[in-house]
Amino acid sequence: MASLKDVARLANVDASTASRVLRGDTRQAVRPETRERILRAAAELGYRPNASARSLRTRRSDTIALIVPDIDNVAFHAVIAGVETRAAELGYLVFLVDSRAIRDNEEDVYGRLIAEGRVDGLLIAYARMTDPLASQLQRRHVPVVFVNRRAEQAPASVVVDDAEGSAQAVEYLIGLGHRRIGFVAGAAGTDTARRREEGVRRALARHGLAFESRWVAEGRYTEAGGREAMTRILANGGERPTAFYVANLLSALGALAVLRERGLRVPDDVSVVAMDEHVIANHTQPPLTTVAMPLGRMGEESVQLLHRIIQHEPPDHIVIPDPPQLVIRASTAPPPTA
Amino acid sequence: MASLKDVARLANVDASTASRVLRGDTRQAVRPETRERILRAAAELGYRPNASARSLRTRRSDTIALIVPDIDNVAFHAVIAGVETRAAELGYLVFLVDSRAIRDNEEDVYGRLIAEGRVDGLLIAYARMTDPLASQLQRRHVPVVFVNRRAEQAPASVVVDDAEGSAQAVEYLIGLGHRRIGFVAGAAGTDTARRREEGVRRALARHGLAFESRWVAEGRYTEAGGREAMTRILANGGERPTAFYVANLLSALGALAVLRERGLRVPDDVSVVAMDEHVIANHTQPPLTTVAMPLGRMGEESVQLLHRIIQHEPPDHIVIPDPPQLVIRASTAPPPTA
DNA sequence: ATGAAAGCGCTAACAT
DNA sequence: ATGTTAGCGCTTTCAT
Repeated sequence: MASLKDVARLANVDASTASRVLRGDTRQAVRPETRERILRAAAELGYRPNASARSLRTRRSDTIALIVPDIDNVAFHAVIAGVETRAAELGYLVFLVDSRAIRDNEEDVYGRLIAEGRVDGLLIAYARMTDPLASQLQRRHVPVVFVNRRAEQAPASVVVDDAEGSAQAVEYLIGLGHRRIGFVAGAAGTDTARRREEGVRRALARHGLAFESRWVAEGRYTEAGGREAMTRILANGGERPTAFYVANLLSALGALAVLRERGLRVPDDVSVVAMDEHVIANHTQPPLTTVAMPLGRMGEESVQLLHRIIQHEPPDHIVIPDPPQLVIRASTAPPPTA
Repeated sequence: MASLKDVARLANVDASTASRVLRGDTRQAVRPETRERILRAAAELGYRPNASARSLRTRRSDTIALIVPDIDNVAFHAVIAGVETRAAELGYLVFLVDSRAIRDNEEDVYGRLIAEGRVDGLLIAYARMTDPLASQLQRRHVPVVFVNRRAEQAPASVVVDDAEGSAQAVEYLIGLGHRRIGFVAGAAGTDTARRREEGVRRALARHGLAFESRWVAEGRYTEAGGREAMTRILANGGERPTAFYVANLLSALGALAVLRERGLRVPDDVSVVAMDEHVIANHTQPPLTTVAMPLGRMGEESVQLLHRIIQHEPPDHIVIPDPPQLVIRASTAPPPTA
């Protein structure tokens, strides 16, 4: 594997000159002919700068890490794609870290990535990162952007308008004529869950409807959680909701399954709308009405912001302005005319 | 950020001594008391060795890359999880590279990973990697393991028994009484598609049934491909199959949708079984019978093998012995009694 | 049992 | 316009 020295020797120049040319450093002029010789030599030898050597010297790795809660959560695929795209444009490589892999040794993984100097910054889309860790990162002045999460201690974040998306979903149900609306919420204690609930409350309030706690249960953003939440709500006595907003696609799968098992027909007896759009919503029983959030864009902007922070520009809190899109399928209809 | 020098100074020893102790080098003895001092100093300073410096010196990065075709393909989630698990055990960090991100500049990504010395080896689960690239890797003696793919030029590979899994699926259909069995195949030219087709042929032959090409179409491992394949097969005249084996879960979603649109009831009119198990199979319309392959195990063994190759042990070709498991749901039944 | 010294490949300040 | 030099932080051989 050719080194800079090899290139310099072949081009009959000093290594420092070769370095300048190959990096495209324009602050010092180089004779065009010399330039040519160096470029030719590098091409001939298939030269690539050694990342460790460069990184040791410059203290930059041109690498960032993206910490996601769980690759199984299909909602993150769009985020991942957006991150990869913009990262490639900006010249970063991306470590994709599934937080399942680090549950039991968070410290260790962050240690390896940050303290060992492997990455220039962190994109954290992991809602449950422990607070001690968060503040530790801050103390070390590690460039960090929280993705899809506003945190008090976080210096920088990029989120979509979860409240607005949720409000739209509920407004749609109300528009269909529903008055008793159930809510399968997100994972307690997470920021997205809070904001989605806020949207639900806002939409209900706008139409003079109450937020009934017996029609609300936590779905934890998982399929099993969705099952449990729906089971719990149906077990509560009194009138049952004629429609549900489920704060996450995976949970909606579980919720639909429970409705089916109970013999409740969707959408004839009960309507369901879920947050997060994905192909599989076309194939559920019945096909599921969803809210599509601008997640790809969120991923892109996250990288962009992290890049700026790495360059010592000031941090920021960004809300992606693109409006949520309701994707109407077969799981929603007017309430049964009792 | 504390360096080795800082630790050495605090412990009153030379950096080389500190290095030996902290790496756990046993070839040279160290007085227990000295050892203690060094360990204490390192802990106090929160010392972590700089990865670039170490890597520059040792020419190892303790990092590997996993190239997957497409994160959207849920079948890969289990592979990814297996890889992450074993990699963590062996002390590797993992670059997860989605091949969509590199479609247009394959060379560049591999260049950055390999030629710049960022990774010690490659796990390639990307069926369509171009051959020039494959042989280039070989020429450079890059440690490579092909995952879920046997390739002629590949020096090492780990696969599951795709033929056996496919044969089991078809045997199951035959056992239910089906005689006309359609096949939505994988992506042409990929090794898995070849092996899955082989399994289909084997099972059919075993029962004296013919492999009818008018009942076969390529599903390309995508949802859209599944739709097209099913559409094409149904368009062919003559008797239509009473059951289908679909070589991939995503394609099965598309295939099911087409059947539904044509008014064909599953499983009453047509049975469907798909390769690849995933939660969403519980939620399709109807819930889908699948074949679960030992994909997590395949991921684990791939890392293990790559690790051995990095250590200069001989390469190998491994077939994961765990038998495929049929997961029977509601999409399969005996053929209609015409 | 410990230390001295060299060097991995690169960049950047400085000298010519 | 180009070269000299020093050093990033670590490992490893050799010397004591």
